[in-house]
Amino acid sequence: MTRRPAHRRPVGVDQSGRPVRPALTRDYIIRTALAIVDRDGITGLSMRKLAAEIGTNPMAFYHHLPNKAALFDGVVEAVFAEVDIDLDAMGQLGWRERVRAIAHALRETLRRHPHVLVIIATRPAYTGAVLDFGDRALAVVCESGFNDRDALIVLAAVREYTIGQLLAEVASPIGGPTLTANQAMDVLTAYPTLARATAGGYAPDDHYELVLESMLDGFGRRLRRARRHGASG
Amino acid sequence: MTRRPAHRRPVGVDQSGRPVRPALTRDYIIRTALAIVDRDGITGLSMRKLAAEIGTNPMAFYHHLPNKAALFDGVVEAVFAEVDIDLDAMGQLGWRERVRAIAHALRETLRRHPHVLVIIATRPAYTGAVLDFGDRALAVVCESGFNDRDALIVLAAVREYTIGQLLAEVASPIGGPTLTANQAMDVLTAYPTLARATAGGYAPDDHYELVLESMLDGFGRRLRRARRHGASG
DNA sequence: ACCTGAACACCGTTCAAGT
DNA sequence: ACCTGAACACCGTTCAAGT
Repeated sequence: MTRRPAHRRPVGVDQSGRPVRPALTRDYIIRTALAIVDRDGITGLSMRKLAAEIGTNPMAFYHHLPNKAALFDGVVEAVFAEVDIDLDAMGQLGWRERVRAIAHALRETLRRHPHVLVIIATRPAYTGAVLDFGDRALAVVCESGFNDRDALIVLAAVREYTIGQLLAEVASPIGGPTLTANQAMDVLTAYPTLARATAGGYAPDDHYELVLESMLDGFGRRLRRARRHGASG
Repeated sequence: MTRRPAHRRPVGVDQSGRPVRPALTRDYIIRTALAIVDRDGITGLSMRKLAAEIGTNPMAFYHHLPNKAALFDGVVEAVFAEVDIDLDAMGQLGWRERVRAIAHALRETLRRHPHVLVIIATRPAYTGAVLDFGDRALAVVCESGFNDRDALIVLAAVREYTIGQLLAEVASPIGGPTLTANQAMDVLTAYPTLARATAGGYAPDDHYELVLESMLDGFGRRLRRARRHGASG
């Protein structure tokens, strides 16, 4: 036990007392907050724990962010900044491939941050990276022959379904968990139809693909019908 | 100032000391909790505020519920108990009408409890009313010619999209709001495509109908194709 | 301009004590 | 069996004071 207890030397200072962490900036605060949420869930993020992790005083944050809500907005923005829509690769693709690529890019990013999902699902977050994503996705789909209104509806539907599906698949429950998965299985035996339907197991990725393709089928049919009647284009 | 200050006479007792509120039961606690969430949002619900509202000690709840997570589960259950699937009216309907009726029943109920949405979206809540809804919905769809697996996928998709859509439409942001709607409009001017597409206004009910019908189109097509090849039925 | 410590008004929950 | 009060270990944020 030659190692000193952690609280004897703050995280941000090395053995000779020199600061060892980046300057306290909005960006650094938010990146650390996202790391904490990814690791410990949403209840693991408090101004005080964040300060302990960084090695500073909780009050120092209020010179870079107005309040905790702004911290949440920053975390949402950091996640959306990771969504990778390759604009160059879109050149040869039709609307359907474009929407599919956007849907998958979004889902893969959100899937990497399951604990952030709740925040994303409920916070409008009109911040740079989020609007950037919306604007670029919209431009990409419009270029393939959709009008603004139809493109917005299709993209909103895809985003809403993707978030709803991921929430059901991987979200951490607000207010903490109750039943374990095993207990849930026991309860299921009282519901014959439900038990029978879920007996075959659960393949969320396959389900997502099937539903996404069905939605695209449906939109395509509607689009063709509208074009035949000259209402859209 | 003849009126006594409120704290001198507990809420649950009248002037002559007779109890004036229902007995403290799990059911009464949960109904009151739902009313508070509907009125004040999720942050308005604390064990202490709930106790003040009912006129009892916060600790009294722990004889009826293990913890706050169980209170949340109860609230979710209370909302699902309101979903009205009229089994008798289903007799004459095909699968498409049945799924549509279930979707609308679910959406109308959830829409009445916008602040509960986040909890519903993230808590599995394997409790009576929730599983009852799932089991009945599944039975209703299976009766119209779907196999278990397909019915489950279609209903899960409808539930997930419905929740995702409502979250975007009416949810209260986790962590508190930041921008007002007006500030958001100002920000939008920096994003030309997005600004153009959203200029026509936002009609969530119409969008929902359009997307739901498109999904049903897509599922129907897939179902017919599968039947033609004899894989489903 | 940036950081700090003390303080305020909250939380959920445990525990020992009451009836 | 059911309820209570005090206490513990937390919260976000304000405010006056420091550099």
